[in-house]
Amino acid sequence: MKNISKEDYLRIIFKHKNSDGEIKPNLIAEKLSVSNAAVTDMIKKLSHEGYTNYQKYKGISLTNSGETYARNMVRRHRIWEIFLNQVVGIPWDKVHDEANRLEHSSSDELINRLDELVGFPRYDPHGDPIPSKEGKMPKQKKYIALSKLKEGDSSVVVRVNDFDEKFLSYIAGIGIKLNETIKLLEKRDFDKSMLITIKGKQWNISEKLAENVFVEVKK
Amino acid sequence: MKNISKEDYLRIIFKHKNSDGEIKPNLIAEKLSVSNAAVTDMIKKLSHEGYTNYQKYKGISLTNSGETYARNMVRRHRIWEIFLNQVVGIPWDKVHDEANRLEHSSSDELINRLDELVGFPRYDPHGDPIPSKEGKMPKQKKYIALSKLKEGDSSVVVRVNDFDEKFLSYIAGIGIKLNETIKLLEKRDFDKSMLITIKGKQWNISEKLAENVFVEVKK
DNA sequence: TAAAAAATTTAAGTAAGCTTAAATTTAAAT
DNA sequence: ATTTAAATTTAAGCTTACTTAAATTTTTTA
Repeated sequence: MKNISKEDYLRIIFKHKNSDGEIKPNLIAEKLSVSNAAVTDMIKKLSHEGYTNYQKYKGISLTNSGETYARNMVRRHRIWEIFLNQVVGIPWDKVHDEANRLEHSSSDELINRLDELVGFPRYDPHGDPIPSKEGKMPKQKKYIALSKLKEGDSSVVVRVNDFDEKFLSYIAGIGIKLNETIKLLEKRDFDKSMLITIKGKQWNISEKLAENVFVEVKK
Repeated sequence: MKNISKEDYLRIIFKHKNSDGEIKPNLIAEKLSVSNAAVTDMIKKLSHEGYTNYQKYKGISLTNSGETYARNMVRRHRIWEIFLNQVVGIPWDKVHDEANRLEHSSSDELINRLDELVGFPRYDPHGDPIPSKEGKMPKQKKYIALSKLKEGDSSVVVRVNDFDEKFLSYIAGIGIKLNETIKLLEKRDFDKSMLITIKGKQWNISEKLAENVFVEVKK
């Protein structure tokens, strides 16, 4: 049996809420791999404890207190990621799962110390912003999905989605990483697959892949 | 509500079993701060899963499989301690509780990598031996409790008990640490308290304290 | 806009890891 | 060798975080 904790729910809500600050139970269930019923249950508890706003059949949102807690979980997660990558030397595509466990098992003092050790970075190894100790979010650079590039465009990788380690391993394998240059050679209309160049090598990538890599277009 | 896990039980059994490899439920309950009933319950489960040997009202012991698992938990715990101390810079008297949580949340690969980073040390910051990846236990140096010293003896600290952070903070405060020299000036018969010298300073310590610090007598 | 599909909630039930209280067994003390 | 005390086990019950199945509500589609 799984044992996803309240902290996981809060972090996932924070990460996937829409521009109105709301999220549907369905999405939480999917992200945490639990049933919808489990989500309903947990959201009731979180609301009771003042971390979420909830009305039956309506969207879920974080209260101020929930937002603060969740942001801190995001901080813990991303600081572990960058620490594991930079100090411990774990490849950037392998840090997510480890961080997922460690984030629940460390004191704020430890997190702050790790933050200091890596020099208070503003982004984690996937390009996601790291909230400061005071809860301030660094501005995310402007980016578009790789799938939105036009033929002939050159771009620089700014962020990648970290939802799946298999995906990360694959893109790491073809040389995609932060700050790497990607050029779009061809795009096929029938399946939206693309031919790209990375470090002089050409690769065919699917639309799905391209939707999860984010770039800044070079002028 | 607490949630001590099977891994905690195994580590505690390993650490506190007597020379016959046995431990009483009572001691486990005390070390984990749970009721005796909880221990009975858990030992039944562990025995069912093949980690412990158990017969009602008799001592508890680890099976081979339990021993291996437990030794690995000890390894995880002690490697986290030494890593937190040496790389992260947390004082040696403050690493125990943090390690207590982290030990359950890290993969063996991570632990092995941390081990490598700190140079495969053989002892943790309290002087306890760290099992190798292959499960080999470094020999513990010969030592006696500080309380067993004779007046006039000079000694070097080899190990301290890490059962209580308050205790560790206190002894750290008076300058006790691994490899530090301690000289016994006086011992009072009526309460077994002692007057000692550390780095030229004199301190009065209780018998209880002296029983939890272990030293090698200097010739 | 009515029917079908999807999402959400409720209900009932499970497993883990505890608790206290009572019953039983073992160990200690007279 | 009894009696008393301590340790251990059993019993009953609690909370957390799940599950599946059924009921309800919302959304989509024809």
